[in-house]
Amino acid sequence: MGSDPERIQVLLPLPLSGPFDYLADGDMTLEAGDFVTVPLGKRSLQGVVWNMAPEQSDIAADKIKPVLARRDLPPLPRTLMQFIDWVASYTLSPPGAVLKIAVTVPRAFDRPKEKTLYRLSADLPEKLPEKLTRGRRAVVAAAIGDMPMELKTWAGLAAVGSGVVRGMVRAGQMVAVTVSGDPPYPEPDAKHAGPDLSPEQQKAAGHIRDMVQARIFKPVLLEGITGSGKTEVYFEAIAEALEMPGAQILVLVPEIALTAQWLTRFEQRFGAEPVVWHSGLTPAQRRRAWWAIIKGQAKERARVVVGARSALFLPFQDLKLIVVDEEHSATFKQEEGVIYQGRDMAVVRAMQASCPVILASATPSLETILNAESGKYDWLYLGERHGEALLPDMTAIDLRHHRTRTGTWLSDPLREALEKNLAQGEQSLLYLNRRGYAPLTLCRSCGHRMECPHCSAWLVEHRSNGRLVCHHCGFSCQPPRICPECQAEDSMAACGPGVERVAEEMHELFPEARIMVMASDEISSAAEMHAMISRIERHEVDFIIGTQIVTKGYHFPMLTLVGVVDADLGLSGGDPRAAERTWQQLEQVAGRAGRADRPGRVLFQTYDPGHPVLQALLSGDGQAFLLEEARAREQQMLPPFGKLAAIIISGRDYKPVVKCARHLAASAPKGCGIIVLGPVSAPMAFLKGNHRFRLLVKAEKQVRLQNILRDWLNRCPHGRGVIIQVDIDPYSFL
DNA sequence: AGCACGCCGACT
DNA sequence: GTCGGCGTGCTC
Repeated sequence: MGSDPERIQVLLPLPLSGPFDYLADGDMTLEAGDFVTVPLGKRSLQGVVWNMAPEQSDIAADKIKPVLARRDLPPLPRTLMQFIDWVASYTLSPPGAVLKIAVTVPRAFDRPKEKTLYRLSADLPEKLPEKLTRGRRAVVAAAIGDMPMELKTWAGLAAVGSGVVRGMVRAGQMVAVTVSGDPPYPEPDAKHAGPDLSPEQQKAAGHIRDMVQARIFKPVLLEGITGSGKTEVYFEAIAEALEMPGAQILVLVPEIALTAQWLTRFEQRFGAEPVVWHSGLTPAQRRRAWWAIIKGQAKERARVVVGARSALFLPFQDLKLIVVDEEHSATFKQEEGVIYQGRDMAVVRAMQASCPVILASATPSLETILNAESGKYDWLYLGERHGEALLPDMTAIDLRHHRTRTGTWLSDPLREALEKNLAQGEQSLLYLNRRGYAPLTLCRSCGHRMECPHCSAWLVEHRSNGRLVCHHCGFSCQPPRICPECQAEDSMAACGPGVERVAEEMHELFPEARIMVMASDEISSAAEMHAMISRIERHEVDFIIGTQIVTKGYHFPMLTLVGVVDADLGLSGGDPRAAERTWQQLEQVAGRAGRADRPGRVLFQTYDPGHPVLQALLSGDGQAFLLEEARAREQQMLPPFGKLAAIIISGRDYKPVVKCARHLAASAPKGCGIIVLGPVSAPMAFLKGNHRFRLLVKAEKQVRLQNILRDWLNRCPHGRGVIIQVDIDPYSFL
């Protein structure tokens, strides 16, 4: 026993440049993926064996410490290790920082607590019944098959004291069974409730069922107008994968807290809820889910996981299908730490797992449309609204002709439509993607604007809590009575509307109506969201005034009118992606109107009805609009026609940040096919107390952009107090 | 990410 | 004379 210790490499969940070398004792049997405890400085940390036979290492032998112990955990699946390496290399992040996303599962390393359950002894029936006391007979009668149960459960079911059960254990009439404290998740059943699909849906479902069956990597765009039943169609792909023993399915959704309706539909179709994964889980819930997903035995394994983008890093053993729902959603983009686009990484994960990936949306992103058009992705289109519903009738209200009175935001045509809808006993939605009461507080006598001391952003007034709030860093303060600039008294005025202010106007217009504001400020939990949705479904609300949160795929049968308070919001600026995003949002909101058998109406208040986004909405030809956008991007060599990266240089002090940004720009590599633009101040020039500058790097498609950036940034070690971040495929081009 | 080392202000 | 502030730098 005991051969020479060998040198291995361990990746720690820290932003270090790479894995560290350790010595593994010969009789500690280790393999890549194993969890180990290793010393680091004065600490001891959990890491993952990344490489059993490092080809080279320039670390002095006397520095290398031994591995302390191997943890008794299932090894990290190879596919996940490969994915972590890929993401690190693509995003230019330290691999340890990516590993951290995968293993930051508080207490995941603890084995689930063990529980003692009891079942009736196997030879008990022969001793029955006379020999048992009345209490003991009650216990026997309480048995549910031979399912082991907790002591308390037995006592409760039999209506006896727990002493009776204990006595039976002592007498050998019951036996103890030790089980893991985390019960396996109930398994969704592919055949629980058969689908009820239209011919159009059936055709699409058949196609993706075949793809799952074929077990090859293939992205497919599932495009379907609101109400066309995309979810039911991809449920069929999930059903197909569920038929394969132990196969796992990942469904990525934009915001997991808001999908109560989705979970209900899933349960109705498959008879069990999926495993949910998001940042709001308790440590115990995380541990249970993580262990169920990594389980080796196919029978006990978690089968369907629905989660936010970080669910991509869960330790799946046998991924057979990935679904990205609402694939166009901006929330798939992680903007802090390791910066990545969850939708794109899902495609990579699927490629590595050799399984299909379904991208579903009513308003697909331009990138996805182009991939579908070029044949790289399969393209399924659902154009019929399920169940008689008609497409809503869309109209623009030109605010230049229908001016609103000062301090009000709803034009006469919109007011009349709301009034009529209320009189008919139907529900209306007013959409304004602006939280709070007023986006700007201004001094009437000197023009001073209330700005965040840590960010270049206005403070938003929230009347619900009586404060001015920064939506970027969370700073808040009392609204001042005296102007901080000119000391004028009572001169501060609220400018512009947020949802709270529109609600105020609605209360004045319709004092009798039942009005609900839906914004993230009013909703702190999934349960609260659920309660609000139920109130709407039960028709306890006449008017809903909401931000983006209302666009998330809920359907309300009595909702027949949607008023967009400011359709121009987000169109100014000139960021090509802003127009695309606005179109997607408004198209989604418009889809809320007129489901079931009631025709819907959508009214857009705008100062620019000729804008391509408005024209696309009114004509219903989103395709043409997107293709026009694509042409503009092609001309400028922007993604997906070329590659783009942003380098963000930030820091507390302005001077070293600017200096570093200029130095970087000046030392940009030449003649390797990249164009460097900037430095210019970043979209948020001052954020959370940091000054930010940005360089944009453009390259042709075939250029190995990451390699060039890596070499370049390594040549330019950043000065003290300056942080350099790389954003591959930045979301905003400005 | 921690935890050290290290070099300058208010306390016994 | 010490306690302690958090700035920079290393950890296999």
